[in-house]
Amino acid sequence: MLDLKKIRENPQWVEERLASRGRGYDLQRLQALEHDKRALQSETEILQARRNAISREVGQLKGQGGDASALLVEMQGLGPRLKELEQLLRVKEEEVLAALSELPNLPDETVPPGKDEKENVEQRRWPGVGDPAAKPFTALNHWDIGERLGILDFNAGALVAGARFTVLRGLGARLNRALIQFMLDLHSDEHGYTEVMPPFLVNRESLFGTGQLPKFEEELFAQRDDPLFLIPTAEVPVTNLVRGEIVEEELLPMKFVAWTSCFRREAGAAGRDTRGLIRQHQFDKVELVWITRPEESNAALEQLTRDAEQVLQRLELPHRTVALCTGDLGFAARKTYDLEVWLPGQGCYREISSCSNTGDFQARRMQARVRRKESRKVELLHTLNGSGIAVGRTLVAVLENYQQADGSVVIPDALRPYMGGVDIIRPKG
RNA sequence: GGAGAGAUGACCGAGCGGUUUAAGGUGCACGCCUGGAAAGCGUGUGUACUCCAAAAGGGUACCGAGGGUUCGAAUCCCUCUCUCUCCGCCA
Repeated sequence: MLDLKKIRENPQWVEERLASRGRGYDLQRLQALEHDKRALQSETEILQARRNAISREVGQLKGQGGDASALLVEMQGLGPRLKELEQLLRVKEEEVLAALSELPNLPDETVPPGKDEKENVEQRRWPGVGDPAAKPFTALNHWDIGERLGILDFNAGALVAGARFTVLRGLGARLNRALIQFMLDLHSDEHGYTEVMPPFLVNRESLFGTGQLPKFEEELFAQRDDPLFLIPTAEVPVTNLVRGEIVEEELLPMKFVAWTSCFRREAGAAGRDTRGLIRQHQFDKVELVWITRPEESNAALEQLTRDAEQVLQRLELPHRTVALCTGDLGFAARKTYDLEVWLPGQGCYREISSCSNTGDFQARRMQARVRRKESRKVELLHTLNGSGIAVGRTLVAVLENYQQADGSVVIPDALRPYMGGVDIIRPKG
């Protein structure tokens, strides 16, 4: 959520920053609503002040056995009007909040301008320049590899749930679990994150806090009997750990790592990535969340991104890091780096992690603040999140990058401690 | 799921219709005292919005959330949420 004061003081600047996202946002209506709201507020408060004064006097008079009838008459004239104003003010406040909640975050000054993903700017590549060399055989897609090995069963997923669900079998399930454990251990043991195991179902308040509601409800799986939603990412429950809190400055930064399954309806993605594990309704993800002081969030984004890259480097998976351009930024993000992993079967890079600094955008929605050590003043803190990394897509990357000419898949060294002695997955028979 | 108890400021805790502009205590900050410290004494101590060009200084709201009764609600009524205890069920 944006700062209303900033919008009031410098609407043109805010409008320009928003416009850089590629579509215009009209602040006129919001400003008119807010203007009306403040007028109503002034009027209401004057009457409330009078009401309070009268009540006080009535109390005193009655205490002394005096006659308060004149005051009661005045109150009768004032009461209905005040009730009406309070109601109008409440409605107007809700309208202002609703309009404000629809606006996305302002892109950071350092975000490259551009209208879509084609204008994202590559930051670096690993292990070096250029695309990885082609394999000396025809590289298969992961779904072919997985089905031949008997570890990915798309038909079974469709049978028990539906399209975009998959059953992992045998060493496929084991490999998925190995990836989760490897990532959690790396971030908690070596990168200083605190592991968190949050609920997979969250309430509306949490989804509002991180920005999924009210705008993106159609992307969420709702429950029929309870006002709860399956999480689309661990960012929601983990970031909301500080919702409504005033955190002492010395407790920051907080760094959390969480494995969760994630659930997305993919409502707008019909026809895209219909085969394979790339786009599923349910997938596992290890998420990194930072809660920081305002002045350290920019540096935190760089570190968080490096922490995520480290996963790919330990797995020796070729990848690159791109800075999203203004037109490709997500709703809550002020700045985002995407990690893209090389997929030999498709001959291209695919997103496997997205690391964002949301600045105070989510903090304002959550009312999450920091109390400064010196001044004792409170101000909004900053929140960041990033995949560290998407497990399903990492499984895809391992299968495609570690496939051999005979159809087998070698287990990356970093995962072997988690694979119970298995170092290669071979086709059956 | 059933029955009961509860939710008050950073924390503990009183208040149960108008001297509450939320008692008292703890903590914290500052000052006095001291060679220094403790103790003692004194002063201060939330958040949001808003008025004022700003500061100073006002106003309003907030006692789990939302409604209601009343001239007036932390206090009475209704609904909901959460916590605790007991019972039932259950991985």
